[in-house]
Amino acid sequence: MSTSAKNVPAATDVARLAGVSQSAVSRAFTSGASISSKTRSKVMAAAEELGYRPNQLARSLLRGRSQLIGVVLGNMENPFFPLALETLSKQLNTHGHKTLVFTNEANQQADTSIEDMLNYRVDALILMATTLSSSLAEQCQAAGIPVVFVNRISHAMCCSSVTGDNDHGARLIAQHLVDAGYQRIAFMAGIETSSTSRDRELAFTDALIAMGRDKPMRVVGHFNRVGAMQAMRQLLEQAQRPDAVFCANDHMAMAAIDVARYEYSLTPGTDIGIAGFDDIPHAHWPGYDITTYSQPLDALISQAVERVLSQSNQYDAIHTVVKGNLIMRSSTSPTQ
Amino acid sequence: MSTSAKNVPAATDVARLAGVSQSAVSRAFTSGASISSKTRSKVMAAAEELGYRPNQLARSLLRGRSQLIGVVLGNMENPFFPLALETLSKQLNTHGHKTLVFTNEANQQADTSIEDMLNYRVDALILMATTLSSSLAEQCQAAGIPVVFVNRISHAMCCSSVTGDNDHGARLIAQHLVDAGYQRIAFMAGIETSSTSRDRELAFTDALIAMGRDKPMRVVGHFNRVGAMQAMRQLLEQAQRPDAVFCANDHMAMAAIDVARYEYSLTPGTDIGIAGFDDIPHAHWPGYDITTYSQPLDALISQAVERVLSQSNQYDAIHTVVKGNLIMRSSTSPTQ
DNA sequence: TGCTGTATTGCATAGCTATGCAAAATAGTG
DNA sequence: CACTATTTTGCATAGCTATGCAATACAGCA
Repeated sequence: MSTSAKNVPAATDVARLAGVSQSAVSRAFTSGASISSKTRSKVMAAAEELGYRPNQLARSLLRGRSQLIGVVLGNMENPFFPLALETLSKQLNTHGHKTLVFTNEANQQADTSIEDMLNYRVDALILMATTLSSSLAEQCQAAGIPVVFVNRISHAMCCSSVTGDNDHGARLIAQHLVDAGYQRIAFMAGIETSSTSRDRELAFTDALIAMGRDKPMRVVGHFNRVGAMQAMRQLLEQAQRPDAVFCANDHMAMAAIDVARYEYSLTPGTDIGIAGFDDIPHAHWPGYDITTYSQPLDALISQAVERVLSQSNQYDAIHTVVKGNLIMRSSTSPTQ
Repeated sequence: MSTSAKNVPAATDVARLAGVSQSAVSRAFTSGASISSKTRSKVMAAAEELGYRPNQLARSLLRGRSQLIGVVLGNMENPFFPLALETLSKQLNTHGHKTLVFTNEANQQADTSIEDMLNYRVDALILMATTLSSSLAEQCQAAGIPVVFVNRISHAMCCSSVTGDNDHGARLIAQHLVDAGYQRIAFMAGIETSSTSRDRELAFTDALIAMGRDKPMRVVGHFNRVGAMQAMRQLLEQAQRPDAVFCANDHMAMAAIDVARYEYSLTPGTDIGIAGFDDIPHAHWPGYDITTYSQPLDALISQAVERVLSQSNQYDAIHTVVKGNLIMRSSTSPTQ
């Protein structure tokens, strides 16, 4: 009883039923093709009757464009990425593209997964929180497949990227923490090899030094919750405990706040200042209320989509920086 | 300079360079095909040199199997779904399948997005937090495409489903709340049309009544944070304020806790008991620590994957229920 | 060496649709 | 109505790979 149906009708079946040629069927489903409305409706009726739907695989094969966009994501634990995927998928959809998704181990090279995607002849690649070997990057370039990194800058120079304003944001945070009167300021890095974490750290450190402060104490949270909690404990066990921490993203800042509050009975803001980066929705949940620098998701994603879908200048590596805003909240108000 | 490269080599190019036929190239890339190791290595060398990779679109077209699985997700705001996607994508990958993803508006019919996916000849559909018109479900059945709902039961009877044990879980929660001594127990529904919410509500209500309680006060949180916050306020504004709430999932329970604690200065557990469902990682964050009934993600997903990839019995609608556990935490300890 | 049995190989075709080109049909004009 | 300009249609082919089948090469054995 479980015999495979295999009833999937093809264009020729529809053609036969409608009494037209296969070409007519094809044209009926191609907007802008040269076909009379009369035959189109004949075709549509027959198609409806048979349950025909054009085979996108054949179409893609012939056209050389699959309308598929490969997306590689890292850690789904950080809400930033699911939300990014959601808006990305929606935006691609309005442009008539589908999303072929692959979730990678955080910060792993995405090579093997990307090779698979290339086999499907994806029209472009959007990479978040992953790395790409330069050899594969060259292959993409050779094949004419645009690659754009989001929230990450590639080492392979041929790839474009769209990021938030890590430099400016980190400097504003530094300034803000100093203005607020914090004295011993620390930094919690994410994944050390990621440009995201490094850029924020460099700018943050630089700004502090420029204001006459010492180089901040430094700890590594690996962009995940467990790592950030450990890192925070490490900070709070210091003899000279810091009185403020800039975490390289909000997700780690949340973990830091939980450790400070529930393991060390410190009140965020007054006892210890904690800042993040991204402005994910959770950052203004009442239990966290994190000072942060925003990465506007819609803008970030639409830039990436634009870059990927615009045919021109595919081979120029364009690094787009989307500005955000410093958002001051109670996690860094010592006077309150 | 931005002329499209179009250098993508095909099997015939490799064949020419290697001095073999195109069939040989095909066989070299097909595991288990009849080919001598000598020619295979010749082919591989030539392929390497040209940067050839087999065109999965052509392969899929010919084989009638695309190795693509369509996945439709709802609200990415609830961490349950991103995590589910992550494990799903990984599991599919180990089985040699790719994930074609679509994020839908919560609880919308996924018809249009699914039609697009059908055009790509997905081998199967996995639907989370969406609905499917019965006509489209029939089409899928006719085309031999297995459809399985995860965390949701379809109205169209022909589709399989994998869910947590909503009935048992809700009953255990009811029992637990009564045992803990709560008196005025309320229920926060999710999306009213979803089977998930309804099943939990029915069992919960039934269990309470069986224990001689009144039918619980009822409020609707729509499975999202804003909705849940409003619903919680509504509850707490009652003259006869409830002293315990069972929220249809953890995501809403978190919102409920925030409202109780930060807007009404109530201590969860002692002043008001709050329970959830799912046991998402956040449920044991120290700021929440939610009593809940677990939905084991790995088990849930591997059941779904198995159902979808097993060729046999595609047309029997099998409803799999994965058991979880009641997990008691401080959000429902009135004595503490 | 000569035979048979097996492992490899190439040929030709199928799978489904889009599109250039020429033929046919239609519309437009006097 | 005759004739041209335009639209619509069908034919044939291309796009890339997998696979049945027949042909070839190879190995094994006496």
